[in-house]
Amino acid sequence: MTDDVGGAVLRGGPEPGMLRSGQVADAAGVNVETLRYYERRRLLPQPDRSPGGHRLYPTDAVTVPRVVKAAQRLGFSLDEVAELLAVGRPGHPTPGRPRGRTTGTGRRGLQERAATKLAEVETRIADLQVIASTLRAALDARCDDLMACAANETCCPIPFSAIASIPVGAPDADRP
Amino acid sequence: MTDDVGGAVLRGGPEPGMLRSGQVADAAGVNVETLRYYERRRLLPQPDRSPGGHRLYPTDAVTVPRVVKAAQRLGFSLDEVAELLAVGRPGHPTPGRPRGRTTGTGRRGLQERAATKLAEVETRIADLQVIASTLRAALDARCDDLMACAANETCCPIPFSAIASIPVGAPDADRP
DNA sequence: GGTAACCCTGTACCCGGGTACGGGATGCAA
DNA sequence: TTGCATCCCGTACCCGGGTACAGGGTTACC
Repeated sequence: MTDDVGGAVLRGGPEPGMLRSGQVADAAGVNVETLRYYERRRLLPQPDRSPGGHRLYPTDAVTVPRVVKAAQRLGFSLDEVAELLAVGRPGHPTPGRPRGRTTGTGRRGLQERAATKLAEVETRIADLQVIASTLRAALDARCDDLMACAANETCCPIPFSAIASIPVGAPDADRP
Repeated sequence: MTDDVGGAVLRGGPEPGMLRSGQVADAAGVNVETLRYYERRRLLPQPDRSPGGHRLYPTDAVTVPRVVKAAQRLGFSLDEVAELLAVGRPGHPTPGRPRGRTTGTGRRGLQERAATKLAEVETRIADLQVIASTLRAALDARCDDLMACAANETCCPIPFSAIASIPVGAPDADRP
């Protein structure tokens, strides 16, 4: 089992053309801890190490955390991003996180995943549009008391049944 | 200090016209544990108790968890819902949760809060529309490998800078 | 060679919105 | 009166995406 994901140990002076974790973190706009966290989740490959055990990254390593952040902003979870990155990598079929449940969506290409995500995003937009118009209706009705309003169903502008299928959650949910 | 939020203890037979927690939960479509959770967070007033300590709710108590769920779907957090409910209640100025930080938005009416939320929802819709068109661009470009794509910035359809301001998070984030 | 700045590891904690569980007490009907 | 369903309370745990901290070791620069 040459599970050769680990980085080599380099020896010599102040490694030219190599970056230390803080530099990568700064360049990518993330925390050093976050880099380690990504490494634990196999988003980032294990970098080489200095003789003293410090991580040393090639200069293009900054691309990974940047891509991760971009993909997150496009709506992908870190698990999904890990799969997206694995798609493009030669050997490893799946990153094989230590103890994770499978998400069920294995082995699909970037195209297919993007299409799926696009559909999810469009669904969410539609939901939010229903929410927005409901809020506008509540504003128009000059409703002042939620409970009083909800009590007499005949006049309440909140369409309880119409919004029943909308997932619970803030519109700008889990901003870090 | 007549901090009279606590429910009375009733005595007698199988209380007519009163509901037990399981019945309220079923009628509202939530878990019994969730009702207790809402009570802890002062979303639900403390109900009366049977001589043995079981909660007994008036029949209209089901409205509260239903309204809470509806408000959540409209994008309000439980803290915000607590404030919304407090607005309509006579005595208590704020629900005064035990050890919570203040959200900063104190003492505003339903109208104003709805308007704020509407603006948030509209912002989120706009963000998701940018995301959707980015995903469409990635599909159009028939991009197959995230890393390869991101590496040569000149052709990559992902507008890193354009999406940089979008909050990180799944489109359908924190569905329970 | 001094020393400040960085980096290492592991573990615990944060957020919101609940769920799950253990061990006992009640309610209600047959 | 017995049996079973329901309920009580407190506490711990779940999820995702990190952050914070303690207690050391290493590097870079002067």
